[in-house]
Amino acid sequence: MPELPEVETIVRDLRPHLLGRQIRQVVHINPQILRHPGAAQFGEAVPGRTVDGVLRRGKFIHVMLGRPERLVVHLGMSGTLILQPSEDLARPHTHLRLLLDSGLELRYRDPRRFGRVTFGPEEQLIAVGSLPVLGAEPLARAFPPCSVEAALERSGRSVKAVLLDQRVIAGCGNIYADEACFLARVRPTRRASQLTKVERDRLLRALPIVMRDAIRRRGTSFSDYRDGFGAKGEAFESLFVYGRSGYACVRCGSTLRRARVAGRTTVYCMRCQS
DNA sequence: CCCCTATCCTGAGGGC
DNA sequence: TGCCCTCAGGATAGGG
Repeated sequence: MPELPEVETIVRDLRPHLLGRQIRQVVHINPQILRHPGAAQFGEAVPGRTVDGVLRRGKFIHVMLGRPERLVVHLGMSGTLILQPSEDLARPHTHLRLLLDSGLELRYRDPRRFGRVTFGPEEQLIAVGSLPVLGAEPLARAFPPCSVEAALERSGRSVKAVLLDQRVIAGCGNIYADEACFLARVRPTRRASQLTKVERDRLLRALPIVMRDAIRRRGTSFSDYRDGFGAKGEAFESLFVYGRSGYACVRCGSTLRRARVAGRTTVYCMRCQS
């Protein structure tokens, strides 16, 4: 599933091809994936707009379309946002097709339809609940801010649950939560408030490390994820624990265990992660 | 506040 | 070969 590193890879791929480009036509839009309030205006407001920014916030992709409106995409589980020549046949489950003046089409495809697209000024989207208020950015220079440390100190939830909470940390999903816990040698089932300061620091230092490493490898593709051009990422082979239940721990060799934590499949090493 | 579960949804993979 | 079943999970809503 696309998490921060995958979404960041897509944004970096798309940005140079979208900046300064004009959207000529909304070729196709599936209303089911378009969240209000942007749904009604979308088809009329978007053609003729020029892209003047492409950015990531958590797992959301913001395509700025002249102030104040923007197109915001969340890829959910199986979403892809890909640039293709307009003459290429669109694959099934393509829910949005935007024709650019470069002759390329920006295509949003999502077989499982867990993803969403919305359109409007950011404040308005937040006000109506189409965009959630997100927590700290793991790639920011100032990470981790006091707010994240405080959230961990305060919370009686599991470490895993706090890492997955987008209101605390934006962009962390199941893969990188497990990877960060492994690197920090913290068991994901631990109560967040019971971590020592040393463990907490190690965990919060580990998160940007595993994420930057995954970005370097252009993201983790184990099923649906593709970059901005439709290619797979290479990070899956380098993961410590995710998807490796039953295999040997890369650090100590003991068999990695699988458990259900905070409603998610969680893989960790019994020996390394105390 | 916190947890769990159901919901949305399709494709992959195992069993037979 | 092919069918059926299960499972995967990000976000959210609702119940305990």
